[in-house]
Amino acid sequence: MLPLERKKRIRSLIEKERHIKIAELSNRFGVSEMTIHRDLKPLLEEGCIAKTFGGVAWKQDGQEANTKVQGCVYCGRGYSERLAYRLILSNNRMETACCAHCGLLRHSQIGGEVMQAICSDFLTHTTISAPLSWFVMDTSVHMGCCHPQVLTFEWKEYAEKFVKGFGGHVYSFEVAKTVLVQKMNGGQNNCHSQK
Amino acid sequence: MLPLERKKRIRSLIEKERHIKIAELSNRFGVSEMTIHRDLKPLLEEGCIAKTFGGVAWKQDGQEANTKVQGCVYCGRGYSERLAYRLILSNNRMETACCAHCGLLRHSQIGGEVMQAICSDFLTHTTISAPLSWFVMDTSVHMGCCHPQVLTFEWKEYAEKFVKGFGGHVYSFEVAKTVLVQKMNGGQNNCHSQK
DNA sequence: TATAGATTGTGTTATTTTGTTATAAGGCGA
DNA sequence: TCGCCTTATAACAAAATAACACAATCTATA
Repeated sequence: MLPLERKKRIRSLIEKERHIKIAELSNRFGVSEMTIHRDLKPLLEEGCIAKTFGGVAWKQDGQEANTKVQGCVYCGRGYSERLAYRLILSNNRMETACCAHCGLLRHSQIGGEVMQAICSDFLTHTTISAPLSWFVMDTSVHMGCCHPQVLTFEWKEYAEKFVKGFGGHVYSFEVAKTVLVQKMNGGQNNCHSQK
Repeated sequence: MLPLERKKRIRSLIEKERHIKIAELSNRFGVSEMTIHRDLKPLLEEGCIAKTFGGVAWKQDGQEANTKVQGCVYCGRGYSERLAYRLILSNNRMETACCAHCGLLRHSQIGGEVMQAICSDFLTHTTISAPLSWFVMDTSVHMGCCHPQVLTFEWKEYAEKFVKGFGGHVYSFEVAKTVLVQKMNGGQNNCHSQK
């Protein structure tokens, strides 16, 4: 078996069994324990498993998120839960973008791999499905994340009411993606807090 | 079984059974009592269990005390950081209200003792001084906290823009307190999610 | 074929875990 | 309160495991 294949299988085995001994992995794959330790090293650094004495344990996503606050998958910036845009991919991995701006761009980039996309209603913070959300751009409220700014709303009616007060335009998911890409190509290539 | 896995199981076992003998745990997991004692040590320090002579007992309140999110000082309900209204008193104690509704009422109640009052801008979540904030009531957006609902804004301009879209009225701090008390006395005495 | 790089196994040392023994302390009946 | 039994704690030794260094093996490429 190729090393890479072994590593993949080890990963899925841990994910499935939750806890497993190094010795058992060594037996199962017919390699020395030292090799198993070496195979586990990248997984450990990635943060999806934890070593215990004598074995490994799968780290739940919740824990992972707690211990490791990674940056936005698109711009690398830190993010808050409030504006975050999450992409659940076909390989069961999750990517987090700092805001809908980066989320929509990333979504456009890797569209085929995305199984689910979720974001948060700007007013109520309810979790919503991105493709069903409404997106507001060019508004006068600035959250200081990325530019051009994109705010997300659960209901079209509320997005429109928001625009009535604070200006801007309301877009559906597909249109928002197109418009955003156009805006980004229209000379404003920088992401963060640019006017 | 891996040590970590055993520790987890011991924890959930105690939580489930409420109290259990050390000897039984020793039997159940096939390790010496000394090992069980060692496994219990971190749980003990964490405060979620209590040792009795010969056994352990689950401490309900102990754990709650550690992780405890206290309720609103006025209505007792749990609160989110987003809507919370905090009162710093002259004796250096801090009180937290679940939202501006309860915060303003509490503020009116113990006015003299309050040194500082802080809340959060509804749009940006910036922390702001309550007496300098602008308060929106009777709007069509409902956050599901207390009724009559009060939203807080850093800038009057933004509060007005919000009202333009979502309806309602903008009040300064002093006026908001008065209006709220009037509304509460006008027959709508209940606090939570009442229409 | 020769060579560089990657992968793997082995032996050694350091660390962690566990059980045993000895000692201290708590519970309980007389 | 005293004495007896049970349980808790501490110290030590043994076993299991991790980490490291180095050598051997394998793979790809010129």
